[in-house]
Amino acid sequence: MAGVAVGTVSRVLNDNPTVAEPIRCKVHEAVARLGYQLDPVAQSMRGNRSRLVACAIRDFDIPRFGTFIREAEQVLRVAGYTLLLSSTTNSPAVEVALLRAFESRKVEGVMMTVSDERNAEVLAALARAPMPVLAIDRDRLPGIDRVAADHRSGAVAAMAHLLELGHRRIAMLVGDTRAFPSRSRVEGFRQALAAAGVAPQPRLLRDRVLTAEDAFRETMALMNLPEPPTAIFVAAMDMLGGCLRALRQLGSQVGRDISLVAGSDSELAELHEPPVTAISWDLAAMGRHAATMLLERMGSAEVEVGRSLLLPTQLVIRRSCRAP
Amino acid sequence: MAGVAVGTVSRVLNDNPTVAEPIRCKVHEAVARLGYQLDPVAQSMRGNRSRLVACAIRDFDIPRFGTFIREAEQVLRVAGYTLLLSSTTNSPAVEVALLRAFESRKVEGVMMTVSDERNAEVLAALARAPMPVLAIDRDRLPGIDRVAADHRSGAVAAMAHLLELGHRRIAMLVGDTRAFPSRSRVEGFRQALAAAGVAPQPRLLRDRVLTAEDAFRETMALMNLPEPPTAIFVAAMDMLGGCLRALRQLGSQVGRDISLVAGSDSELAELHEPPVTAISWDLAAMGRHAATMLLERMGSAEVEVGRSLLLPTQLVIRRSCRAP
DNA sequence: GACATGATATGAACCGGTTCATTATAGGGC
DNA sequence: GCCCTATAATGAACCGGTTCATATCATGTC
Repeated sequence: MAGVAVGTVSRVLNDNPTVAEPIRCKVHEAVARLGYQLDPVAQSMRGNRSRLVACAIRDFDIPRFGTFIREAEQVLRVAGYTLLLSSTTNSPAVEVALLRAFESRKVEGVMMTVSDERNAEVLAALARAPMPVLAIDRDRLPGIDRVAADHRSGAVAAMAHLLELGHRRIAMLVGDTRAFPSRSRVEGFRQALAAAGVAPQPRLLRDRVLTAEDAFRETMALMNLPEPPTAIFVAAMDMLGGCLRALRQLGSQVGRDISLVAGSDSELAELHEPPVTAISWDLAAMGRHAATMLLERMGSAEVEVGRSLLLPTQLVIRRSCRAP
Repeated sequence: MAGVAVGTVSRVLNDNPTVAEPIRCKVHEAVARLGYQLDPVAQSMRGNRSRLVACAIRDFDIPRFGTFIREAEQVLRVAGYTLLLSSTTNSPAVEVALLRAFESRKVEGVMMTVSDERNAEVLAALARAPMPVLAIDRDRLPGIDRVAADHRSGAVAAMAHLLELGHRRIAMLVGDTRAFPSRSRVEGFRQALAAAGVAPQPRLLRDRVLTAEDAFRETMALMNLPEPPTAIFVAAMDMLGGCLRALRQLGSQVGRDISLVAGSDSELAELHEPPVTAISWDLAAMGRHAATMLLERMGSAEVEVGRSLLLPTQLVIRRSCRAP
């Protein structure tokens, strides 16, 4: 329709400078009249521009993680990318398979949460991946950018708060320590105890708390100890519900019989009676930064690899803690 | 490597019956040895099998909607499909654009929530779409399958509960009535009032409550009325938080000064003090059914179009309501 | 006026499969 | 022994772009 070769059209639409203004105009006009648009599938065939970015996380059901995805998707959409979503179900095998699937779909960038940062197969798959990968809330990994929250400082602040109130038997419910968030929370927990000269009691530290049921069971077990804790740091992502359910069933009142700090903030923590002191960070900013950093890495090879952004956490003090 | 033509390899891998057993074996062996796998991009080029299913919803941040996505994704993954996610930001223009983008990516099936079921452009785009579309929690639309919850019956049950306790000034906070959930909740609200012979008061029905801030503001306004309601039906998806925040600020105690029913269940409703009576339905089943129905439609043209699955809702009675 | 130069447009190969018309082969019927 | 048919494998066109070597042409230089 514009009376030019297909290659010329391709160059016009890709803003290739080697095409003169009059022809450029004619092509744009024809494109507008035909409502013509490039086929992304064909584009990813010869060229390698699929305009696809993948995000793989443990489970979409993690509350408030939707905020992360919403913001990341928005940044990506504005940049002309489409988001591919998969859940890893916390399995290294699935993670490796997903990376292969993303590669075969010519995905241009990946953001993900690896379930086990020490797993050799996953690390090998990450090193092999031809597209940049950004780790979400994970430790620094060689050659990989990351965006994470400073859970260690958050845990230190939470523990300092409890220790200052006079607590000495402080229990902790935490998730899988093979991943960064739980690992750094435990670090913060130990660091704060050490700084206060309090000997840590192994039986008060419960890890691998992954579901609400786990949290319920472990809270029950803790409170039935001969010397039950006077405070609980529910550090695992969104396990507050299970813990509160157990305390309610035991007739133990939060803020009077037991002090409580949540490792991540939620509407539940805010609106519970009494409101629960919690560690908070900006998930929306996390999503925006993750998408932005990934796009930057995708856009130019000059950006140095292995960038790390550690978002600050803050302790929101409410009414769930008092002196034992 | 197998000493056959590329076309033959293609036929073997697509289980085309016109290839003899010995050759079939040789090809499979070579495939295994080379770790060869078909390129989905090339497949979607000539053939039309992108193995992509898209899901577009208003906002990923809707709590518990992650459950829907998790289950749907699982069903799709098992069937060999990858999920493409986009948010519509509740804008018809974005919805139309997304349908076009999905088409150009040769997406094989779409599940989505249209923001306005009467919008002519969106309806036209849906009719034009070459791939099957399934509506999530929306009304029956011509030629489109749907999976929805029975919000009308849920609202009737909630209202019957309040009316039976003796409430007559019952307020309702509801979302956008251009979409099925809010519209059917209002229907149920009116139907229950009519059945009880109670005249509806327009000022007690607040629609377009879309954000937590809206819910906060409308609750404030309602309680400052000369004759404030004795009960509130917080029908909008997850606006319970905003409403509770307002009541707390007003010093109005739930279950004593004001009765409350939530239109959708949540951990907040369950663990609030007092726990909030709520309408509940199975979002996990909804996700599974949506994915399954869509796959069935994609798989065979014989499945009749316009199938409708209405999931039951149930009223979970807790301790947020008493006689006025 | 011949020739090198730079700027533009073209044509064709290419990406990795799918699909179909065509050919080669084997088997069966008369 | 010949023809017909069914079956199995092949080769090439095709999908819709991208990319690069090549062709064309106007301009500048000596």
